[in-house]
Amino acid sequence: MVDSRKSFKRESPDQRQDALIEATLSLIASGGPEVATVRNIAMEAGVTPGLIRHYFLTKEDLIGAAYERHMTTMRYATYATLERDLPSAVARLATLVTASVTPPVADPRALALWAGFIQSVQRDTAMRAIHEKTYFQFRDQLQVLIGEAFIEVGQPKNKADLRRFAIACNAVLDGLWLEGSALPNSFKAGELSAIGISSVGAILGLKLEV
Amino acid sequence: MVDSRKSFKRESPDQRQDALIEATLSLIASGGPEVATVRNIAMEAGVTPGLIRHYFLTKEDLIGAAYERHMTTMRYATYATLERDLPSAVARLATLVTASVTPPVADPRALALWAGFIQSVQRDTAMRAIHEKTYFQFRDQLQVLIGEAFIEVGQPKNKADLRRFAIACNAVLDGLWLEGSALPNSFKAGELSAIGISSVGAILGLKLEV
DNA sequence: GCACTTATTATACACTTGTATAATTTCAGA
DNA sequence: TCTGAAATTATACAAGTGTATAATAAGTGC
Repeated sequence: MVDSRKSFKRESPDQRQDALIEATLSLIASGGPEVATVRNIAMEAGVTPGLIRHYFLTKEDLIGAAYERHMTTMRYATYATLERDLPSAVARLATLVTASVTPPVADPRALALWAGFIQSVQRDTAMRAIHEKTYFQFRDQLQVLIGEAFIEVGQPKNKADLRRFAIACNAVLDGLWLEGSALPNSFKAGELSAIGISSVGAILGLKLEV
Repeated sequence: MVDSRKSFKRESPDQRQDALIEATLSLIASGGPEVATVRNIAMEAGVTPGLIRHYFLTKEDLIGAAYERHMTTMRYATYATLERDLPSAVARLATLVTASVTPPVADPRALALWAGFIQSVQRDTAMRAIHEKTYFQFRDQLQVLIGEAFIEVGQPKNKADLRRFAIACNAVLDGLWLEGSALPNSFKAGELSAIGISSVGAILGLKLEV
């Protein structure tokens, strides 16, 4: 038999790392963490298993990198809707609420990914650090937005109040995101969005509806 | 060597099944799903691995049974605080909020368990059915309580309104539960409880604070 | 006290896991 | 065109996985 090695193309470290991370996310999303084996990830990325250890010291490292990537992507997707400058902070807040509870942010795949990762947050220190970092990034961004909205309507708040508001509104968004992602067919179109807007509005004492 | 078999005591099927489920939950809570192997579960339950297949057709079946048990326990733990009859529905609502965001309901172990299971909800039909069932049970109970509170203050609401309120309040509780469970050290004592009560109060337009 | 059911243990198996190491191939620079 | 570094493949390994099957012990009813 002709023993022919697999022919391959040298890629830049960045591209390869990227491909491995994407392959990991794809597998966890569709089959859960237990499907994301070293061999499956390599196959998904069109590469042989050994290469993973060349780019990541351990499999855990790859998983961590994938987690951070996912959370960053989520945050981006949520706040991307604010890019096009909206007339007011209040309007931006409403847009943010809608973005949080509708696709692509609220999505079974995103939830599956998130759940796949969150379970390792408890025991893995590195994963917990990533979790804290991304969670606070998100909440702080929300807090800034809330602060701007209050200033806009001439009711500036102190930092302690803003913290409480941000925690509360973040909880609403998290909860609705969760429910919309887990049971996407149990809510009418726009229902979660409307509930989110009126709830956040009630909590802040602001009128968010147009 | 004396080849001595392990001596054992015959237990009733119910007790054994129960022990296996509890062992499974205990392992998943402390070490995540990947630690809940057939052999570890058996050891935790003080039994040999083969016995698992005698009570559960497959390991997946055991996991599913454990999930249902966990969710039921959570719901019980949440509503147990309402047993001792409180003066008013409004007071019961406030108690429920506090119970949802404090131990033992809000707890890293509970979150780890929940996350471990939620990921299988996407692809496993049986798991999704269990999830939907427990979710709606919880939300319906909340909806009843909210309805009673409105009647109490002389502002009865129709069913559509109550549905929206229940979804919103449930989201607040879910979100705060999530955050309190994932990052238990990031909030001051009673902080989440206070935020939950004022948020739910704001959403419903009711004063829940004593 | 004996037979019978079945709960329980013991053993075996085929397969998958993550990782370590050595052999190769690619590609850039001289 | 040749050389050297490193990207990539190939192979090996020890440990762990779920499951199937046979042997044994425990308790129940007679």
